[in-house]
Amino acid sequence: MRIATWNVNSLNARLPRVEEWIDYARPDVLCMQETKLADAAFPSMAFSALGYEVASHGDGRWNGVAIASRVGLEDVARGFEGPADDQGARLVAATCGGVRVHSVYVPNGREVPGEHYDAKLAWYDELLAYLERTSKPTDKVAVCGDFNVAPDDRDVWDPAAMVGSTHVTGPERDRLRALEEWGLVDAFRLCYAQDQLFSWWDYRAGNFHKHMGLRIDLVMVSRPLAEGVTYAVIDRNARKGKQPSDHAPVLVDIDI
DNA sequence: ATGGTTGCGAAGCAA
Repeated sequence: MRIATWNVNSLNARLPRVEEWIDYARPDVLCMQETKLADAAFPSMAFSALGYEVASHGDGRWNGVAIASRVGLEDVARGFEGPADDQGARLVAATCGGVRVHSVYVPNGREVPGEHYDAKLAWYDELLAYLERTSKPTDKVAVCGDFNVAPDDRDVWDPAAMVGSTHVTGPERDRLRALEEWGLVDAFRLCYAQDQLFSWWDYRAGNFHKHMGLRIDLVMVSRPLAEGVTYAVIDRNARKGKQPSDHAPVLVDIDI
């Protein structure tokens, strides 16, 4: 199974790039974030034309997540049905080809300290509680998306410049580790150990061309899937050219 | 140097 995740930063603005990317990457499952579309406005026909079923969870202007699958799409669940849903439409789950897939858009956190930062940590806690009650680590589980945390300093363009900033603080990284302790594995790190491999670059100040980025888009998989990971890549080409998202898609191949 | 750019939506906010 080829599973991918991409923060598209508005599916309406990005649809031509997403269609182009699907056409050459041919993922079996594509998790998207920041669709910025209400479910009623989701371009389902565009995905249908490419052979994909879609499940979306969006309330319009901000946030919004979706899963596109060409290997089946069953038992769709939207949100936590809990307090963290107040932070927007940021979670959708579905069973695709025998894998319980989650597309997540973790809150940014903004300032440290701050109420949005605290809410981000609470969102992580609710994600862990959700996984604990809906899946088992011995199941085939994938949690894919924009985690808005760089797992360690290899994932940061200049760790010294970012000390104390959101995306790199201890409490945020502890939340990622708690997901790992539950049983998830950062699939990209099964394939690459080196630093300076990023998935997001600020639009501003030519950061992409200056290699000033972060790796915050992750495919986290349970051990039964981790054992089958054969390949991973961050497709930097999708960050180039006309009207790119500020994130690149992350793709993982898994023998199931 | 608290800069710079994009998306949404029509001014300012979020990222």
